[in-house]
Amino acid sequence: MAIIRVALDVPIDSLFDYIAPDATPPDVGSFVRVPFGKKFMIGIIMTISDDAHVPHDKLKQAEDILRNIPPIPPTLIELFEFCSRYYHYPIGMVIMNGVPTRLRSIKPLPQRSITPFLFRLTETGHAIALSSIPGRNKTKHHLLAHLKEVGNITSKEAKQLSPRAPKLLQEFLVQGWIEKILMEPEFTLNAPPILQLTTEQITAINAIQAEIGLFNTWLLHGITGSGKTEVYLQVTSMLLKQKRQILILVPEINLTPQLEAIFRSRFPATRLISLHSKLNPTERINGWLQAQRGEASIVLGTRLTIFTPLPRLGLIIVDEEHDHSFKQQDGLRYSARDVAIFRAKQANIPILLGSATPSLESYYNAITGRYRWIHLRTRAVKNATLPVIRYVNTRSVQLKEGLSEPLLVALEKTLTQKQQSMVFINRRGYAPVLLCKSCTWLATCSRCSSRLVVHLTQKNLRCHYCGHTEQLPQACPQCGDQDLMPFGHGTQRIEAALAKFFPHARILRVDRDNTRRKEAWQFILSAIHEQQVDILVGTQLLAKGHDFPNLSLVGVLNADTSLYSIDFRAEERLFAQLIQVAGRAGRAETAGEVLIQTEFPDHPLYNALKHHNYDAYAQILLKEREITHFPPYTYQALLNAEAPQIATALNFLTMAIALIEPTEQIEIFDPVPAQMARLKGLERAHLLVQSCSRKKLQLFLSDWYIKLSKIPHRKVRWTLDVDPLEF
DNA sequence: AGCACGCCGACT
DNA sequence: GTCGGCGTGCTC
Repeated sequence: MAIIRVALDVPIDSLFDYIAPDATPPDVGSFVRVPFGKKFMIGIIMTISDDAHVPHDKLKQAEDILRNIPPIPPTLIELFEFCSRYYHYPIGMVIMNGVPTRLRSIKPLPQRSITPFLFRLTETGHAIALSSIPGRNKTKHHLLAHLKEVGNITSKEAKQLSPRAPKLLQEFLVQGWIEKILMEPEFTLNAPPILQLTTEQITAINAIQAEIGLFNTWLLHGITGSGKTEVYLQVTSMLLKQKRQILILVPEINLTPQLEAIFRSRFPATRLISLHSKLNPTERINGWLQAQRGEASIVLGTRLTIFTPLPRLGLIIVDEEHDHSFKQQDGLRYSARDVAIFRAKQANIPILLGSATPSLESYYNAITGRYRWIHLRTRAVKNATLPVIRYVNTRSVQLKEGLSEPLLVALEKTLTQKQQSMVFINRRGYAPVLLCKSCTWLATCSRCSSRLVVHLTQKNLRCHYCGHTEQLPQACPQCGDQDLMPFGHGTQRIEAALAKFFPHARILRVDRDNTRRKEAWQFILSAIHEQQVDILVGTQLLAKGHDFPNLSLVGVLNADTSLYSIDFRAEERLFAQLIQVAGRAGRAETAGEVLIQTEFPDHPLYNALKHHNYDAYAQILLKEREITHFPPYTYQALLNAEAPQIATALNFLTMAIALIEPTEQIEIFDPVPAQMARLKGLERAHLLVQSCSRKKLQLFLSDWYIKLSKIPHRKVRWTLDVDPLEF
């Protein structure tokens, strides 16, 4: 009797055995409906065998193997297994995390594919006499007549002919009268490149082309405007010609429409689908199925897209590879970029990691030869020069509402020249602190160890960590004094200040608070492009990847906060961010200027930034990391614990340490409260483990994970975070 | 994760 | 006496 082992979406790192009399080897990877406890669940068949791992009296019978859903291909199962092993997360939860939600529910699938097919009459079909179809069967008669006349019919045409026609086509297909052809793009129709390629781009493309069928991680390290996208397009074109699929990962949803538009216009005849969190379940499942059946040739999306089944996968592109959004911060804490590298290796195909500011991990791999390094140092846009970067020392200059005189002068000048400016401040809201002048009370969140941010647009106080909102108090809740003062600056306050200084300027604020709605971002972008805006005020949303052709001045406020941070990656992040922001200025013919307000104009970071020298600063940071034994010189894992009481969490971590036998090359740090010690009403602490050997660390974690699973939880929720980015 | 079983306090 | 609190343990 056949026993199937099923992966289920439960936090238990094991598979569950069921009796399935009708299961056969091709059912591996299939979705299956099984009884579990009191209810039914959808799972994935991992293996089929003759014997169970549990006593037979425990076995239940699987209810239904869902053969109408295509099974998950073996290579994708392998990818899931790798994630489960590497991130120490239950296999069932890994799989269910990676599969569209609709497939997890019991609801039936949308039956008809929305992608067009061509049905062509076969020899067998030709041989069928039209007179053999009874005249009363009108549609069938019509359909065959059409096929005999034209030779083929598209699924769309058939549907127009009669609503019954698609079903008849299936019938014809079974009888071998017709064959189903995917309407493959005519590759020759693709528009030729518009730009003249730079020598660097040509060298890059040739290098990749020479090894197009092999696994290689290419770090495409190109300054803003150097034409990385053109390299993506050229390599994509090569693989499309080989009828391979291309997977493109972007860090966040706002960047999908832009890249999507570029790829669509370059490959107008190629089917491209875009997968991101704003799709509804039906749209997502349709996209997933098109990718799965090999109908979509280009699949573009955010991190979850890395788990899309792609039978003809030939290339992976990870754009802005340094971006932290590729790392999931809850549940399965995977890095889509790292999983992508595994997937490329597994499929023996090239992967392109593109960035103007590579992560130090990738940069290190490039300079040590593990990755192939392609450096694009010149701008592809004709005459475009890099912006001039100037610093305003805020220790020696008086600020007016957070803005310095030189910045105000520059803004004025840009306004009169009818050019656009951007003021970048990475802090939303009006003011980050609300404080009482007479008793030192300040507004804090009741559930988090954070300060509440003043939002004047909605007249409330908000916690940016848990979302808690409360009314803006009229008086100090502690002493009753009415003199409450907003302290510090956020986007809203800067917006207000600019409106005061430049009453005739058209000012637009861009932050998460006003880009929530689906269409908001498109609206803002078109407003900017149509020059309906003079001054943009915004957070890092503005820094990422967008092209603002008329922007010539960028002002940066409050950048210093990350300079002397406890997070060892904060500087790297700030540097990347500033390079990105600076890259916004003067992309077209106008030379740009960047003005940065800082207390530390002599900091090495600012020095390197001034000369647009990523490499120099990366070398400095790498040296520091080497001395302090931090990544990329070591590999880390973080054991997080959260509990109602901090002592409970710390206790758990102490117990976790007690489980460890002294292991060579594994360094265990002391348990410490997290940066945000209290979050959403829970106290959090963590424990860092690191090793100079990834393999040793993995072996250790596997063993530790099993032991951790066995100790009683007692109000503690814990998670392992492999290669953590945030602490 | 759900869900049931189970053993202790304050209630119609 | 019971209703319900959430601690513990199991799910093929």
